[in-house]
Amino acid sequence: MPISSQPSMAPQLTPAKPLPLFLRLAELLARGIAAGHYQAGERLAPESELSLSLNASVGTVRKALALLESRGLLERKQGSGTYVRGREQDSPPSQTASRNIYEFFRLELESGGGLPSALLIDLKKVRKPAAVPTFGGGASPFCYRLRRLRFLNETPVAVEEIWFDARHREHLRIEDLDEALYHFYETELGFWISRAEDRLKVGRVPDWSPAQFQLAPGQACCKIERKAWSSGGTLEEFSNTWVDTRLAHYVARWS
Amino acid sequence: MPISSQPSMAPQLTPAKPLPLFLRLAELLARGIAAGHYQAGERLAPESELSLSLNASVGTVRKALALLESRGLLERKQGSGTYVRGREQDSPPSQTASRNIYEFFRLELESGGGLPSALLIDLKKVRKPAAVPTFGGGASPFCYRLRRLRFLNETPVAVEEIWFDARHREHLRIEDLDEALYHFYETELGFWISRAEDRLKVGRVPDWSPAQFQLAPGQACCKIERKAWSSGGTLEEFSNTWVDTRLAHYVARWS
DNA sequence: AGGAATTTGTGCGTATGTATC
DNA sequence: AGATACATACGCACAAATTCC
Repeated sequence: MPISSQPSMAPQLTPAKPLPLFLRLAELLARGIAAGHYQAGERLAPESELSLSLNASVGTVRKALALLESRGLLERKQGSGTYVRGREQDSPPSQTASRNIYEFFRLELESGGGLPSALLIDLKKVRKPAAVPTFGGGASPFCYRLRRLRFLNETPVAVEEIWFDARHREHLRIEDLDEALYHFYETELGFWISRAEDRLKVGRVPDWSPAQFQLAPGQACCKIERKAWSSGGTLEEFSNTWVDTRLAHYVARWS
Repeated sequence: MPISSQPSMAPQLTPAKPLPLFLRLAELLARGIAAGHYQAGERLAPESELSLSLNASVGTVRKALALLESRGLLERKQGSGTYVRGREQDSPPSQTASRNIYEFFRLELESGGGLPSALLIDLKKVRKPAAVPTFGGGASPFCYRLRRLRFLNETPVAVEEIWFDARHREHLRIEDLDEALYHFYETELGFWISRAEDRLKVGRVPDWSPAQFQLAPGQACCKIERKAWSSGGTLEEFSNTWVDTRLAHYVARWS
């Protein structure tokens, strides 16, 4: 650390040693694939175009593409192109033995774990909001909007708002619903959630939040936006969850 | 099948289409190793000599050698040479082949994806804070504290503070660090992160946050607390990340 | 059917960076 | 410090497979 003769000032930002170009390119493409910028089976731009758009030589682009092919992310066919490989391991129906009911419920108490449960605030059949992306294959113009208060071991930790397609049921009453919603989808509506994507933001507690929820409406809190797909690959559910992070946290474990 | 004008005669012997040169070279070397022409640990001739003796370009020789290295037959060390590997196969995850460098970096731009990079704000060797759980097996009472500004495609999206055990290095300078920290752990410190756990809360931007970070100190934002373990199961790293959720989000995908 | 255009595969040569000895 | 050897990167030429007209 150089000793500056100048008066102490804002910390100097030093660039770290960058990764090799071909690795950065591979990383960029891999993250684009994970983010869904490319559909499964879609063809990438040819090497020559990628070379121009990514500002690297064809050879370097080739090295990045070859790396991703060796990882199984891409498939390269001579004379044809480079294609994005789908996730071809879509598991068969979830036996209750094989998978946890609340496997996709990512909230935990500070102490870890906790048993999820829910109280129903509101159930309403509504026209699909335009803001939400294409839903359930677009079969029905309607969807159900569900509002719930969620608990972990009797303590209210979140409120949530869920939309799911109405094509599976013409009518739906509160009594029909199961506390474990994904289990309800599977046993009553005939599809099951096999994939979900959560985006976490800072949001504000909605005004319909009940008094039981310790965080007052308008308060800043952690907001989870979720999209959930059935095994067929169609988007089945969209939801927002507002979490009281004094009591529980979103937990993600990676390996 | 061309019709010959000559009288029918013995079937014409046509040379089969040869394999690509780099494959034939790999085969040649692999068979040489199997036949015991080379001892385990022995150094091969340098690329330039192989290029001459095998009558192929350096690039082609390189491709063959890289193939054999990926198969575990050879080990290539920059500045040293290419060595024949024995039967014992204690290979680290072979950074480039196995997984994404930034596999555990869960931030994405609103549009999805983006290439991660980092600027270094500060690096300091400190006593382990009591608040942090047992660290690196408790071998050293010290750890390094690293502060960085993180980017996705040139836009600053987060600041982070990272602690990792000092037992791997007595001294550490800024220049030693790699931009991809987990990659640095693997290549320089001799362990690799195989598991991580993130807890998401609402926090406030720390006061040491540089001006480049668009969110002012004290502002409410999404805070990520991470613990990361090495393959041996020891906690190696603890970090906090404060995200400007107007620009990027924590994204988790489940299946 | 055939031929042109496109796209990846193979191979060559070179220059420069970086680690090792 | 200098030489050696592998790593990265660029650019080009041609071959082979595919696609399209």
